[in-house]
Amino acid sequence: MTESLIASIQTALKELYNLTDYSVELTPTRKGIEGDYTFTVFPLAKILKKAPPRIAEEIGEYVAKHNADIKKYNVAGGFLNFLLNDKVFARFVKENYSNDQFGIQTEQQGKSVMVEYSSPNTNKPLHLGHIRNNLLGYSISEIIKATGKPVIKTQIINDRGIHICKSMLAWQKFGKGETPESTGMKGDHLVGKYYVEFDKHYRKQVEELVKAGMAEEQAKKEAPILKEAQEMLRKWEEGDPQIRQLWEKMNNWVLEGFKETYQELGVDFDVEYFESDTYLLGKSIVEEGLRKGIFYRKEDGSVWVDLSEEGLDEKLLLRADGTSVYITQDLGTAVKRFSEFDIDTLIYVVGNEQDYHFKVLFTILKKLGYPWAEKLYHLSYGMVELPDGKMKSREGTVVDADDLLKKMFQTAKKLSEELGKVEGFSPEEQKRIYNIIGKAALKYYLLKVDPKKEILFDPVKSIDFNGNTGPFLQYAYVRIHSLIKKAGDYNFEGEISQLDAREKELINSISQFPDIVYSAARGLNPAILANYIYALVKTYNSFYQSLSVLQAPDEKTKNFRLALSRLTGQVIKNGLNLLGIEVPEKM
RNA sequence: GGUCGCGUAGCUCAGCUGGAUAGAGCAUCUGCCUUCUAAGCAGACGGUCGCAGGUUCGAAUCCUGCCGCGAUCACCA
Repeated sequence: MTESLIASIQTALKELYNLTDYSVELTPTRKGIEGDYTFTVFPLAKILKKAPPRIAEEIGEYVAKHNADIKKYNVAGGFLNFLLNDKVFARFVKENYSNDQFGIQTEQQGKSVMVEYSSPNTNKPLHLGHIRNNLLGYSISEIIKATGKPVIKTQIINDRGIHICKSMLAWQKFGKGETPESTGMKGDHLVGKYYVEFDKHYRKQVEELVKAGMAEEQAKKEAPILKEAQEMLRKWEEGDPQIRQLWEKMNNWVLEGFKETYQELGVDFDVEYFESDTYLLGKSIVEEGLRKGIFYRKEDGSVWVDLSEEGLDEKLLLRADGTSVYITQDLGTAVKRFSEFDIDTLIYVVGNEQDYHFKVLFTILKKLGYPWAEKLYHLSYGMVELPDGKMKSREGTVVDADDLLKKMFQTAKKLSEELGKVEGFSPEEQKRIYNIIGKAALKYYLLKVDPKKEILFDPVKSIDFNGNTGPFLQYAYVRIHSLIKKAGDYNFEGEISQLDAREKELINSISQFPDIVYSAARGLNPAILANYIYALVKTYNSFYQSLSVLQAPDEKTKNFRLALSRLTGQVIKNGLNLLGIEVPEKM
């Protein structure tokens, strides 16, 4: 909506001062001052060596004279405030209100952006931390798509390693042949149960060894059950058929469980990688680095890279026995992805505990000379913590993803019933609505916070449904939907007698939506979008409360308000969809 | 100890690449449903933007130092 104003100011700068390359930025005019947009001229004072009010006056006069959109202007110090003609607002509404895709690029072109998220271990069910990861990953993917770039969503499933063997071993020893079918448990939960079981036995054994006089340090290494797990891992790597079979069976249980949870969460993936397929991949990269002299071999045969010039440490890349470590695998996977897909950038959605790891990874890839190494990003997010500290799956202090989703559904149900919102709806309809609302509460709760920040989650207090929440936003949409339905046919031709300040404020807010999507994408930050939608809804509610739509003073105003409402609803819906949040038609 | 991140109202958080008088929600209190869905609206209360300097016409925002909290510095992933 501001393009024409910006262009006029630019022309003014050129005509009046012969200034060409000045980037003009507008801010919304401060409340209580007459105007819609403000141009700040302080920076020009230095360039032009003139007093700010003088400059503001000159530009204001020029723009007002040449741009028919400007109703008036005023100068306050170095601030030049423009008041737009009402018809500019009306025109904006007219041009956009019937566009269902307002603010969204529906067609993608160019090279893809790959987003890696979730990447769970297959030894326990998903928890609240994974939910944050999943929502961030899914949401940022959708946001990037909305800016017109194709996105490939991916995950790497950590399906091998000692932690996997632990649950396998415990199941083998204590499981008595239990299966998801025989117990009615979700596969990931069943396997998780044995992961915890392993730890119980392990700790008991350590304790016993310590009692028998062994140093704790040593006991932790010598516990028989751990030795057994290590032996199992060795056999796995050898390809022992029995172990492999058990591994496949249990992994499939877990993966089935994950599938359900992902579906519940509404997230998906285009390509999946398994660590068991990729864990050896990095070795040739390491060879290459050795040849180029970027890496070096120690006497024991292990391979290292020295990153002290980059302000980092020395880092091991390959063990003395030739086996690969975590980062080896990541090196290989990155190279593989760039060779398999025509991707421009790769974004890793991983917790901030791995900040250092990714810094090292990116630095190594740059040193190796991969041109795309400059285009790797780590969307680092803070941990979800409980009032008494971190979640520990082994200690049973995790907030389980499936449990939490069920709980959200129950809360939505309870509240809806209390408020009498769902009377007369069919049971299926009711269920659908509880589902949509409960998930919105959870998703918005996690996404409205800046990803960098830690989230404190108190399981005792339930997630709110009032105030700055997902259901609040949905509610605004539902009321709009209901209005439109009641109104029936209407048509807005762009004519309107006079606008209320609240209407103008609303239109201003709506017009920012496309830019907001871009800045959320640029900043890899869905919270920008979430907070924007909230602000928009606040503005709309205020409008809705004080100005009647269906009882508007005249037909033109009514049609205008309907169009404006519809456009607002569209922004709410499109915006929430980018956060992975659905909107119901009624609630 | 080194590195990175965070510190804004009692609590949970906004405040975009510096702009005019720092904003929401929750909690507490006051009003508003015979008019479009009250999961709402209007208002009151609540702040030394961790502290100290610096840059600037202008700093919550940028820079430096300090304090506090967290993460990380594994032949774990």
